[in-house]
Amino acid sequence: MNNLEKQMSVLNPTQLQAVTLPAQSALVLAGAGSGKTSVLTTRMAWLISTGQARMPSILAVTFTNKAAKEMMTRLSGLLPMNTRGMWVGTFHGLCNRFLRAHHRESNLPQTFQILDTADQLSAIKRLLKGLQVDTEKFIPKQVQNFINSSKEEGLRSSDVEAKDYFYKKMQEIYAAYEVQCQREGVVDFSELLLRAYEVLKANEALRAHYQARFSHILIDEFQDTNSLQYAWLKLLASPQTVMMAVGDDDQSIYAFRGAKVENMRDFEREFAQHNVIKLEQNYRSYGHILNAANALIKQNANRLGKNLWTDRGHGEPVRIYEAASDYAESDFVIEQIKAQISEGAARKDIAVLYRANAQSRIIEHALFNAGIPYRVYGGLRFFERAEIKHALAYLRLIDNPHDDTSFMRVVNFPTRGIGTRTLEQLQDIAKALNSSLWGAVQHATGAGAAKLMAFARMIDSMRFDTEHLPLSELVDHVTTHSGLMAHYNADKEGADRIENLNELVNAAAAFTQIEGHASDASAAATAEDNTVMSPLAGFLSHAALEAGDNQAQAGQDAVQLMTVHAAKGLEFDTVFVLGLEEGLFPHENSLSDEGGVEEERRLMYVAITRAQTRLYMTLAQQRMLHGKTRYGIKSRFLDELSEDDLKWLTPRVRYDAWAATAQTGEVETPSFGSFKETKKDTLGYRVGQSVGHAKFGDGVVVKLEGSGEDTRAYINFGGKVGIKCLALSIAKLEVR
DNA sequence: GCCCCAGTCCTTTTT
DNA sequence: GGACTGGGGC
Repeated sequence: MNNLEKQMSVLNPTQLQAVTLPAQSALVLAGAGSGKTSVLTTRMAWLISTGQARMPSILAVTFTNKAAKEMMTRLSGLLPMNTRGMWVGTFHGLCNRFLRAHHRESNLPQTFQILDTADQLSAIKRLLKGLQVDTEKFIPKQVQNFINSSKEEGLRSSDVEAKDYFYKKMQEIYAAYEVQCQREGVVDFSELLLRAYEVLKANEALRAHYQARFSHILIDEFQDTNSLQYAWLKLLASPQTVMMAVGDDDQSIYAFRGAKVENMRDFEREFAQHNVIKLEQNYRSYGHILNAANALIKQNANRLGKNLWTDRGHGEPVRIYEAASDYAESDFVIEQIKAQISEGAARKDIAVLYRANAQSRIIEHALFNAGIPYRVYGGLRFFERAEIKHALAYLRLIDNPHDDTSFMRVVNFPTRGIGTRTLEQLQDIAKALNSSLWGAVQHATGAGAAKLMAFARMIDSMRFDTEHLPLSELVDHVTTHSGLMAHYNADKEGADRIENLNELVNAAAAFTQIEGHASDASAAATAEDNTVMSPLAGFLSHAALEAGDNQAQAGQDAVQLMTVHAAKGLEFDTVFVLGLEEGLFPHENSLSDEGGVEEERRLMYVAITRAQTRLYMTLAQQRMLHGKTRYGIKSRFLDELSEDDLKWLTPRVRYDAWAATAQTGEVETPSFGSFKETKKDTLGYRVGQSVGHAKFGDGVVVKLEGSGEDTRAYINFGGKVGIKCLALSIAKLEVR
């Protein structure tokens, strides 16, 4: 038996159905832990080995480089051939490749540079300054959002509706931004997609060519696609193309960045009316965990509908712990982690998940004090570090000197006496000549002109001197001759940065070795794919499109700390989910968004389904947030879990549950010592809780009287107002 | 050009 | 509470 046959023999009937589906488009609803990636990769291998598709005629799209790599790795394990010829990659990676190959049709210089989010923001700031826009009113970040979300809807500045003055101005800025990018030969992330879409749409011959080429298109994590991505996929598909979209609407947690779950419904209608395959058997978690997840997600309306099951048995109940404070919460977690480790659990199999990054600090602190190694995901990634971005800016100027963002970044770094005034003058000249800053240098006059010329000569000579050097030597040459190395050498705290610059040289060497003459994972072997992209251009694309690992000390046996978002797609033996409080999870900012709570619920669903064996969910009655103490109420999501699958480790929450039923007189009131006094239903309010009142301002509940609709609260609003007694069913209080 | 201080913000994030 | 930014002073 070969590897593919082996793999196919372990699939369940539904998985096998998806893998061996005849030439028809299908939507695969793949629940958490249901073997989604296996299905996708086995399908591709099966298509090829049965001769139903040739490698170059398969297109497989993912969202992250990690997923693309994983797919390629698994595929190579299944097929004994070189999988180079396939188009497997991220949306952005594939569009980049497409635009390089068709740069003329795309009206782009072949050496166009890719702006990452930070580059884009600084380009926008520079633009706003030049346009003399009031940045108090038109906040750069907002402008960036506006531009990106417009592009993700497929809208150019001319397509944007200018309802009022504000949008009219936004439209103007967007238009100026388009001109600026075009002049500089730079492209932001959403532009990669939009431009590829537009070129394909406008150019019939090109479209026909690609449609004829791709007989099969497979899309991973389809619930995360935005409108533009789906539109792009549709352009690539001819009526004969076999599409397979794999996704899970219950795990759609990126609506905030433009993802449209609705695409799944549309896809079903447009391509897969008769082929919706549900993968519902979960191979990851025990029964109680899965039941809890199912009970929670059932609260969402508008689901495509799916129920996970397992044959692994119930396992352990989900443990809930209500701590007095955020400190007590982390103490509890540490205690449990210690116990698990002493029972032989590996640290790397334990994950601590939270809604917001700010929550990590306190738990990190506790882990540190306990001497438990841990690893935090998120934060600065390799290619985002300042010194790396500086080095890349020099490299980009070698490739395309009209990239003003890069120019501005390093024209005076390390400092070479080119001050603000000189640069302002240069910007004026550039504006007058409608040229890039680089183009304006030779027209510069005054005190700084000579220094600017020297800078330009330096870039030119770096380009000349490195012309025939291999990539890693080129990078090495630039880090030295730019003065970056010397600069950081002189800095007593520059050692890390020097190390990173050296690491960049290594990364360049590794890039050359792995990629050969081709580029990223989306590389392809046919003639049209062998774009004449220089190794430098390839490396720069790679740096922009794959910012590198954002996890410190990989491979080490350490407890894993990350946001729930970051945990998507991962699994751990033991999972702690922290901060199950209203306002935190669900996050208060999500409550006002349409569909916000449902997305938060899906996020909680993702959190729960990460756990294989043990799941803890914790909350704190009191938590420090934004430098203020907040008194939280337990999250509504806890109430939505099925009680039979839970085990309350703290009396107070169970006590609340009983208090509600105690009113009906069905349950004997248990005694829990000091908790006795607060057993009444007080509409969810508690002594010590922070509230807000429209007239009286911020206050704290100091005493509660009555119960149910008759609950009255004495609230201390401080200052002149003092203590007020308010009927809680009448007073409009804002819970903080 | 650099440093310090005050003011601001604060959900999630990949490309 | 803390990280980051921008402005002002030296």
